[in-house]
Parts: sequence; structure tokens; C-alpha cells
Amino acid sequence: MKSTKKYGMINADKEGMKEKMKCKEQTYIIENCNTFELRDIFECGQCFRWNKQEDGSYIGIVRNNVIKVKKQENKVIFQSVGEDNLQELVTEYFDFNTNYEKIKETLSNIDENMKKSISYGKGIRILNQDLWETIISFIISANNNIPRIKGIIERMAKAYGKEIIFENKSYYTFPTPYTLAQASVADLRSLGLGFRDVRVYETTKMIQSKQIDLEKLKQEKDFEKVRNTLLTLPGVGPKVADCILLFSSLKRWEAFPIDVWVRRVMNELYIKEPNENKVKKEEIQKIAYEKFGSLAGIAQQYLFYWKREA
DNA sequence: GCGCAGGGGGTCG
DNA sequence: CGACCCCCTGCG
Repeated sequence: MKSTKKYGMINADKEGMKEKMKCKEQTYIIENCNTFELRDIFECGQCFRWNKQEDGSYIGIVRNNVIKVKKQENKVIFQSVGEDNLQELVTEYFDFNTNYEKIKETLSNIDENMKKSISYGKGIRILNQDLWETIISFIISANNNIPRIKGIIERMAKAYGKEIIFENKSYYTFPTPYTLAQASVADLRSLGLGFRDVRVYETTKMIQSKQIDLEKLKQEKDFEKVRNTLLTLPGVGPKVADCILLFSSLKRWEAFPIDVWVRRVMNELYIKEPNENKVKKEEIQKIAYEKFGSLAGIAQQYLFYWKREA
């Protein structure tokens, strides 16, 4: 592993502050990197701000940083412009302190289905994404499709985030609760949120005012308490709550988001009810815990990715 | 090519 | 259990 640092600049933010943010240009390389496939990580449905480039690399925005990732054989190369130390950021965000080889082994021993789905999505890692960003992103995901979700988030970032220049192109950070709270319902509607405008507006107000304190929520150990708190946010129902629990820095692998794809695959593999719509969520949940235990969320991700792509 | 219908990572009332 | 915004996609 090696790491280099240079210093560059990005432009001032949109709040009219004249001083320029100091921004590091960094590179970080991991050799012999197991369990890391760009496509598996970025296309398995957990994130919305990574885009494939023509050369096969991916560029994404993480906190106040733009990161480019490419893979060459067993080597992963990260380049960034932004505020944070790249090595620390990457370690946390890509969950490098977790041993996925071990998790895959454990799950593979459960049954043939898991074995197959893992060999399909062998490079998946569950990202530790910013809690606030994950909440808003998955509220937007309700009854929506991925290209449109991505478009909405990009427009929100462009309107309320900070600009960062990376390789002569502009990127925009995800808005903070404070900056997004300046958007009216009509502003949000004009960004294309549709009926989700009120939900995002009200959730933003609740978080910005600390009526719901995300920092405190991160400290809370009790799973059901955290989940129930999330469920008080407008636009957050059971499925969205479970996505937030699983894909954010809350990092709760016991969360098991059930959408139409998961229902389909769970029914097909384990329940075998002729009419899959008759299967109750509670039953799917129960079977998931019996089979996968505290790794249910990760198992879900392999199954979801496998069935959806195939 | 262009226009149009169908539907989508659910939530809420 | 139906409505919900609006883009994206696919087909004619």
C-alpha cells in the first residue's frame, strides 16, 4: 500500500464565502485486493452517486470528495480530490475492516442458493454511506427507478451542494441538512422529486432542527429503537428504513429490506407459494432470520443482485 | 425517428 | 387497497 499527497484547490461554495476550500489531490493503492469488484459494488443497488466511465473506472462523490476507482488485475487504485484523507476515507467507506472472505464462506455453507448467488456477486461490499444522505436518497427511491433516482439526486446536489472540480469536470457534494432546508417544497418539486417533495422537505426539517438527532441515533445500540426512530420520518416505511440501516454507516446487517425482487427470489427458493404476492412480509422476514441470522442483510444483497441481474 | 403507454427499489391515508 | 409525480424505457 502506498499513498501520495499533493495540494490543489476547488472553488468557493455557493453560500458566498470567498475563501477557497483547500483540497488535497491524493492517490491510494491497495495491492492483492480480494472481494472488490467495481460492478458488483456499484451496481448492486446500494448507492446512487457512482458512474461508470468509458475506461471502465467509476467516479463517485463521497462526503466532500470526488473519488475515482479503477481495478487492474488484483490492484485497486483510488484517486481523489477533496477534504478528507483518502486512505482513511476509503477504509471506512468501502468497509475494508470487514473480512468478506469469511462472511462469504459462512453464507456459502448455508445452502446451494447462497453458494450460487455469492459466486455471481463475489465482489460485493456493503458501503458505509453517510446516514443523512442515505436517508434522503432512499426516500427518493420510493416507487421510482434507478436512472431517475440518480437524476434527482444529481440535480439536488447541483442546486444545493458544493462544487468540486476533478479532472476539469464539475461534481457536486450532497447537500447538508442545513443547505437543503433552504429549499421550499416547490423548489424540490421543480427538481423533479414529484410527490416525494413533501416527504424530503419534512424529513429535512426534522433532521436539521435536531428533532431527530442523527448523531445520537448513531450511538443507539438497540436495533428496534433505531428502526422505529427512522420510521417516524416522513417517507420512511419498512423497506426504506431497512435500506438505511443496511447501507449507511449504521451498518446493521440484520436489516432485511424486502422489495419485489427479494420477495420473488425468497419465494422461488424457499417458500414456493404459487402466488408470490400472497406471501406475507413477516414470513419472509422469519425465514431470512432462520436461514441467515445476523447476516440476513448481506445475504439479501447477494440474492437481490443475482436475481435482478440474471 | 417520434409519440405514447406502461411501470418503477414504497409510503401514506 | 388505491393514488401518487415524472422520467425512462420499449414498442408501434
